[in-house]
Amino acid sequence: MTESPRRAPATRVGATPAGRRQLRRALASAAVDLFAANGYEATTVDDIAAAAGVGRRTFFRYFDAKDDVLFANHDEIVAEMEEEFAAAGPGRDPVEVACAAVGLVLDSYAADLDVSLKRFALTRTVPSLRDKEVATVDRYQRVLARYLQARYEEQGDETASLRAAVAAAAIAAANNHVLRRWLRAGGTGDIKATAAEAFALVIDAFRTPAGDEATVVAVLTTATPLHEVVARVGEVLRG
Amino acid sequence: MTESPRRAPATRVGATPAGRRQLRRALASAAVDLFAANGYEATTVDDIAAAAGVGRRTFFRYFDAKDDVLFANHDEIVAEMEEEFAAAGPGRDPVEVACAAVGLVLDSYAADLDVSLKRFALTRTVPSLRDKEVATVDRYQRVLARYLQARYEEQGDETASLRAAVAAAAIAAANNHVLRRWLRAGGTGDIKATAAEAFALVIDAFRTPAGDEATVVAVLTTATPLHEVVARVGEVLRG
DNA sequence: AGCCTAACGGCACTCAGTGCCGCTAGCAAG
DNA sequence: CTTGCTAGCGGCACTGAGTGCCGTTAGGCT
Repeated sequence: MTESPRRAPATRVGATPAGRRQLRRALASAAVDLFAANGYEATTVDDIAAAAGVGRRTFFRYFDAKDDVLFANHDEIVAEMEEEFAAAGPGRDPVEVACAAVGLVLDSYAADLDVSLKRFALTRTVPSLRDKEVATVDRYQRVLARYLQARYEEQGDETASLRAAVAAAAIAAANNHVLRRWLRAGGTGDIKATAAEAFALVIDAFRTPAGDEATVVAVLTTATPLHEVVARVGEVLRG
Repeated sequence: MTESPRRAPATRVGATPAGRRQLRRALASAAVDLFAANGYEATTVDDIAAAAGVGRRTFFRYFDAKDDVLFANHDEIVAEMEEEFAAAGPGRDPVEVACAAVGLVLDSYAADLDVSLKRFALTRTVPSLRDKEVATVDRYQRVLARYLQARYEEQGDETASLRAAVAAAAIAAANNHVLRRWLRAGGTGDIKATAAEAFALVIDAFRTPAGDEATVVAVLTTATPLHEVVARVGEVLRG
């Protein structure tokens, strides 16, 4: 958003991969500025391309659709998440790992606050962009679910697929909740801290017994006498 | 899908509300058949309108967009869900009520299996339709979240908004998981039963203390000595 | 210096979606 | 039966997204 949006590259840029990324960013940056200034529908692809100094046809060689330009860095984030999963050892709680991975989304939003705020304003206003964002979120929710399912299956969980889908949805929802709250406040405050609190709620809800340091979730009512509680808990902890 | 898709209403139908609904259904039915037969992109709005015996312009008076025609009954389902919420007494567990409400989606899918299977094949194949479906799901996920938030706030929950969003996402995910599994199997088997199992997982994870018969969820590890467990549990049950 | 690949721009086309308007079916009143 | 009004409908024309095609040329490689 700081680089000049007018007549940037008169020459051929996309020959090298670095140049391609540069033009991608220039197009995305120009698009966000134009959307914020004139509105999404009022901005044509021609406008965006002209602002970046390229032809309309070139825009569609960098983005499949007009609305894709708003979520340009999404693919990179997903790639980072996959790396996070690959790097995570088998010792950690799967849900915890997934929370850490989805935290990368928060990082990328925080890394470019100006764009994030403009995009947020747009997704709140334009229905089609809201839908697009939901679809985008769904994509990394799927990535989370795939990872979790694999881990649950390792643990011999019968309902691995279901648990994974539900946990992934919960994590994504917690992440989005924190993110929206933070954006509504203009990007002030410590996201990572509030995110950790939100994730704690999810982790508690979906904690799974792992390895030798077993964990047990006991659901009790006042009807249960205390001595029976002790018996039950002891049973589970030893069995 | 049983009514003839050719030259149906030569006269003016939409004068009465009943007639409007009839034409809506005729358009939706014709669209699904054409999509299934020739593919989504290959089918133009002109084709759909012609099959229903109306003009292209009329189609857009009944549906805002081409892809809306695939999710024609969505608004009705949401309305039914709201009724379910209004009818539910304050005694029941909010998550349980939400699960029951989202079960209406399953009912509507089961009510028209033929259309559901065709739509499922389309949403699996065509990316834009998958996104549209995700956006549709997100809409009633929001309805669930609003209900849950209100209930949690009644209970004086500090984190009502977060808990509601997370629980709603979990419920929607469980519902979708069951639904997809069922559709993949061609619509055979008892959805409601498997859904009940899936919902049980979510309900257990998000159970909240309600009224005089309090419930406590204790998360313990083997590191905790049993006498301390007893003390802690007793504390919570009495406090 | 010269080739050769591929990025680019431009043109033309399809189709989704929208505003506008003229038509008429159907209803209501005389 | 006739007249007038309303609103659903069809058609036309227009914008803009997205795509296939092709000529051009920049820029890397030998």
